[in-house]
Amino acid sequence: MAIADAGIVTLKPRERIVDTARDLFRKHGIRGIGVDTIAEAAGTNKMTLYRHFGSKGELVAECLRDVAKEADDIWAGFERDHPGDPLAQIHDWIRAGAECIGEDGRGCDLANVAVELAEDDHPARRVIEKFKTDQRDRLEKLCRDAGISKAELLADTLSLLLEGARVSRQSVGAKGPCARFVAIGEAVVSAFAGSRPRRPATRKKK
Amino acid sequence: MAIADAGIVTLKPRERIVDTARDLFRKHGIRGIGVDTIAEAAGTNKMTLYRHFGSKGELVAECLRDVAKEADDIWAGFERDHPGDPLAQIHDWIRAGAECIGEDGRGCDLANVAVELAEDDHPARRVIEKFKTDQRDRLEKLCRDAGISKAELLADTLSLLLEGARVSRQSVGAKGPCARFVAIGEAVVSAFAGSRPRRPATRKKK
DNA sequence: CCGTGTAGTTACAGACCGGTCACACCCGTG
DNA sequence: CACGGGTGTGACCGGTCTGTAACTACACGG
Repeated sequence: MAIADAGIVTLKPRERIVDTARDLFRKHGIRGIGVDTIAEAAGTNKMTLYRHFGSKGELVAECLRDVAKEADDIWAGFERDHPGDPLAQIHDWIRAGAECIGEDGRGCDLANVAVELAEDDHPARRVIEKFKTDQRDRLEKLCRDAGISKAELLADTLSLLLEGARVSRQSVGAKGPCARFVAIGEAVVSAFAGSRPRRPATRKKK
Repeated sequence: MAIADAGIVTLKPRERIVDTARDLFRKHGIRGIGVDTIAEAAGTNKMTLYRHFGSKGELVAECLRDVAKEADDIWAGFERDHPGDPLAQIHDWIRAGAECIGEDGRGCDLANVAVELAEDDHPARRVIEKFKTDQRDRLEKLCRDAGISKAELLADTLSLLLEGARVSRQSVGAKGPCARFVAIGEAVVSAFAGSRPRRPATRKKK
């Protein structure tokens, strides 16, 4: 875990494998790429890959955990940029979602794997379910902290909108309905929060 | 192999193949099932399959066209049940969407294939894009006919919500955000239509 | 020096894949 | 009866897949 040399230039095989696998899984899907290709692209070999991850499924799960960790960083950014202003953080969330949509053609790695892998005993499923539930719950907490009465409903609405936008992007492209994600999100939020007194920059007083 | 499961032996091989393929593709994904298994499950063989469909990709495309045809029937039902009442048809659409979500764990076949097949030259992609665009446009027309001013925005919103609900169902199950699809959809529609006089079809000249 | 752990290499197993081939068959029609 | 189109059969091709085994190379700390 704690590597003695903080500035290691050459990553260890394990990290190289996860990085490479994330990239290739994202591009080709789980079933669209083989472990041998991944290992080779990571500058190592299949044997080392299997020594670190017992199976391809475990590697997939590890990759998704890695993705989830990055999402945590994004959420930390919301809190850092607008501490104590949940409404502003919600708007940040919308903007961040739009950025994710615009990134590349592929949608959410977690959701993609959930769609691709029909088996319900896959090691990745636990990761996916936990991640998606966490995301929604964080959103709900944000809504409640913003003083929105129907916090759960708004959290569900925004969750579905983002999920839908990211998959719609893959079906009909960036010019489809996903292009209006920000406008829709903002409209929904203001519809829910509109009845409430709007305090943009001031600290929330309970 | 007992083919005569439900007396479908009367159907010609082509229809049996499409029916079976739709079922198995839906259950296991495109890459999760082989043409040989499909042919056998359809009570025929691989050679006959390839005589009707030049490739696995073409079979996938044909299956999706079949799905799209069924969707047409559902839309015809909206018009039949509430002729000249676009707002009621929108509510039908919401209810039909909820039924689709509740059907089984798997979401929209079209969207699933779009997610699973990263290649952009797959024969199914044309079908998917056309279908999804058509669905959205029909929805927009319904909204416009209902006298809703921001028809495109509502159509996009409802499209994203359904798409999101069906993929969310696959990630976190039926008790997740998708459970509130109807409530959310109704709320959104009434928010858009509420400001307008809700007199259907009297103004519209077609 | 030795012992140990990690990484690389080669080869292989066993299964499955999409797709093609030659050939036999059945059955309705002329 | 002959014919021809649609169908069934099994073998086969070349390739890819996950996962394992045996062995080697090397760095490290004692």
